[in-house]
Amino acid sequence: MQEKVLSKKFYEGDTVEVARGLLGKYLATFLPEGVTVGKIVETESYLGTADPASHSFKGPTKRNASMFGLPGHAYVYFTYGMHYCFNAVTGREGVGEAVLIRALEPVEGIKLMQKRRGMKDTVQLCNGPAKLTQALGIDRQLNGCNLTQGSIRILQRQEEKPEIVTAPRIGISQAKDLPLRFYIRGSRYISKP
DNA sequence: GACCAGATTGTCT
DNA sequence: GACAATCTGGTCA
Repeated sequence: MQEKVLSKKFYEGDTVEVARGLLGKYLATFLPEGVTVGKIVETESYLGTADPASHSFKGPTKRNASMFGLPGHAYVYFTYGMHYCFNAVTGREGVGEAVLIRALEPVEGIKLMQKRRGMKDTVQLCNGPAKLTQALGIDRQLNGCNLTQGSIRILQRQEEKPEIVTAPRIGISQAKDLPLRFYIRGSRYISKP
């Protein structure tokens, strides 16, 4: 299957466009334990200091530093005392915009995902932001890693034009009505219909 | 199937 | 000291 890594240029576009463009692409991790790949079926945009729901709203801090870094890098953060979430930094350096990957359809390395998650059901493996990081073995060590050449990469495998549904974001208390969540219509692997 | 509580810790006020 | 871009497992129907 033809396969190419998304270029840095892809991430430098408008954050909403990148969020939509990431649907149907493949998120892959290359770790000592093995390779895992999942098709991206759900994303959310987080804008910079103009978005009250974004970690970057109040400006740069130690925690969100990589969100203000170079586009095409990973922003991995820890929350609720036990969960990691994965974002791709977008836009331009310093604006603090990123796309949260909310759900994947497992494609390769499913056995390894099942082992990491401790369950068999492939639908439950990656249908949530903290689930997919666990399934792919993403943790804080991978914060700030380069998505075009590091242990995490996002790949394009074929031209796909998925039908995209726009909806309000999930799990936040600020600006929750903004339509910045995107998912592929009809996928069984999204976190919420 | 829907709703609710508990887990657990880094980070900011 | 409060809270968080969540998940899981329980109860009740």
